[in-house]
Amino acid sequence: MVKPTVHDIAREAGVSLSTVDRVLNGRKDVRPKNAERVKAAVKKLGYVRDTNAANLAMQRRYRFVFVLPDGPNHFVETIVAAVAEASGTQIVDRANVDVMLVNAADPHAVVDSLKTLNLSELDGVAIMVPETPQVRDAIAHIKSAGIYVVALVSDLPNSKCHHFVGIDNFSAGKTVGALLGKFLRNETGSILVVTNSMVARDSIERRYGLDEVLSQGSRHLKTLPTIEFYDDPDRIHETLKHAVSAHPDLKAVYSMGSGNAVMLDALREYADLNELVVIAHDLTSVTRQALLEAELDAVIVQNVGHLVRSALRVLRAKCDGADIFEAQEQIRIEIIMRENLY
Amino acid sequence: MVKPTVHDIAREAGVSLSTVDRVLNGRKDVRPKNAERVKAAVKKLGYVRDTNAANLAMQRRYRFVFVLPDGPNHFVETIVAAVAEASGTQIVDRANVDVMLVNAADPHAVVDSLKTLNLSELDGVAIMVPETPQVRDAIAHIKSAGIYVVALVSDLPNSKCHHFVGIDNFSAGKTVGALLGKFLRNETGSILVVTNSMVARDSIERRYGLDEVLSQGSRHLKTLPTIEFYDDPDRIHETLKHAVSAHPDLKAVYSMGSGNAVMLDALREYADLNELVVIAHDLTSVTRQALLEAELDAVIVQNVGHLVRSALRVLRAKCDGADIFEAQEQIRIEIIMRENLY
DNA sequence: CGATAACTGACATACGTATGTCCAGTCAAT
DNA sequence: ATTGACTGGACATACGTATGTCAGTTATCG
Repeated sequence: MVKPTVHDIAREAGVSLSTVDRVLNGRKDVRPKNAERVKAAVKKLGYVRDTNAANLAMQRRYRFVFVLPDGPNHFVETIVAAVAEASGTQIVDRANVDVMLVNAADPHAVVDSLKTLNLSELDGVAIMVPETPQVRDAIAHIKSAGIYVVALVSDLPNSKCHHFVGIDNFSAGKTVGALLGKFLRNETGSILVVTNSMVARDSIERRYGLDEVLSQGSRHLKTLPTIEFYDDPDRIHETLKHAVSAHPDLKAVYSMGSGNAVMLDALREYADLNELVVIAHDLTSVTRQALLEAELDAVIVQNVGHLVRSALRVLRAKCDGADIFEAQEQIRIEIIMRENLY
Repeated sequence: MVKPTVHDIAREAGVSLSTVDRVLNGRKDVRPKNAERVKAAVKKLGYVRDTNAANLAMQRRYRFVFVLPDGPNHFVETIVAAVAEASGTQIVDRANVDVMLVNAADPHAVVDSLKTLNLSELDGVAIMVPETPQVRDAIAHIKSAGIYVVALVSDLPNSKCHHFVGIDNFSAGKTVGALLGKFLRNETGSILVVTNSMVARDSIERRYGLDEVLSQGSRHLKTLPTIEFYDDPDRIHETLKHAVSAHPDLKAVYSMGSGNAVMLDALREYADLNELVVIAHDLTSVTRQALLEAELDAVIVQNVGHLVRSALRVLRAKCDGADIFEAQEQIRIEIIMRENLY
């Protein structure tokens, strides 16, 4: 009934504690026959290492770093805040968690920053940058030092990270498509799709998802080509002004990325936000306010607290060689309106 | 930099380890003056007890019980499954978690069941039953035995539980109202509201929320009086048949409670599910299937895995005298459509 | 066969906390 | 001055694991 200990294993296997320890911790100087007996005993008794006791004995500390894009990004700010909030709670028990901001727009700058990580004093990294060949190589280097790497928010499929923590952006796009289809169920018109840049995987995937749903179920709605902002306020104003006047049948705007503050400014100026259906991503001070003002109809959210805690739990599990409780680590695509805002 | 231990406290306070222990664990035989010095040292050094080490020393086991309504309820089944799934993970580390099913419809049966709990071998209870005076008294009795009690899914405001784990049902109702308003933004008609019973707090609160939003923002939509099913299939069929024919302008159905399987059967028979907007609560095999078939437009979900883990974490924190990480324990009102189904 | 290498076990110490025993000191009341 | 109640300290043991030392036992090879 009670959990077996190493002592039980030793007794069951008919060997000494030392031998059990040698097997369990992959040390040498143990005969294959005895190793087998220990493994069999472990399996038979269902032994699982008491990580707490082990950590206590080793005075273990986990050292994790979040690598996040620098710059005026409200979403990243919320992540940083979530990391800070998680610190001092049970989550970061026995862990030092740092945040490193990198210039994500410049692959070389990213790599240079990653090189400053002291790999000998690190257990895990949660990384949120666009994947480039340089970044991929840098990650391979980090991994080769025995450090666990999880991709955060946008996946790094070619970097073979140990885990991805974030939402499925294709499904997120589909969700927006479905929402727009239902919000505009009997209406005809066009939908403006904007983002900062289509080089980020998230935006590409979201756009695919959107089109897939709308092209199937909502033929009466026409999605316009994606407009890219490149973080340029003037450009935002200019392109939106043009788009609004060029499409008098405009019914909705879908903002796939950041830059919502300026975008909303422009829309207030050139269109009627009460008539337009507007959907954006990520809960920030800007989108929160816009929801309350009913300027945004819905926001697609990945809970940043969950994101951060999940990354930390996953890194920890990897370090402990434990397995991951998938159901808990699944980041959900939340639809937030004014009424279920939190 | 490193966490202070009891030894540091003893040194700082100029007393022995024994005295520190006496103060920390509220034992007697310690002069107020010394107690003060210890407390001051604790505060000065920022000492926090290492729960893991303490649990190890005490060979502590937490014993928790989930008290859930019996009967053919798909939602409860998902909770039971979530409890089972959480078992064997880090969450239930050092904890025994049991499930007790009670006949929630009968307050006396509930109380009788609660009386069978062995209070001397219990640390915490998560309870999901309607609040009645009898239940309230039974909970008071449990609490007086030093056992922590959290309300699950529906709050027990008069029982003064140590915590409530669940969504704000008033906001959930408002969310549905907002969704219906947006789904039917330019349409006029009536909305059918159904539930199993309006004695459950959840349904009452959801209905209030719904009406508040619709009466303010969507005057063109008329909400009909709530129909109660009382778990009676025949009644469901009969009342729905009548409602559909009596309201040719019926545009939407909002199912606030359980019994969705039979309800959908009836609607298939008497109405056109493709034309009707239908929103229900809770992700079960039934609602999941109906979402995939596009018979349901949206489901309002409280993630049961989160619910269960949250209850366990909260109970544990209470037992440890630790404080609760509110951001993590906030159960979100999720809007699930076919596209963001998980 | 003997030397050497590979293996094994007994034992000790440590991590931070809980808890018990035992002894010594303090202080007021007798 | 003695008693006894109260207070405090020193010390030991334990929880489950990690890790080191050291002596002793096998196996292997020339």
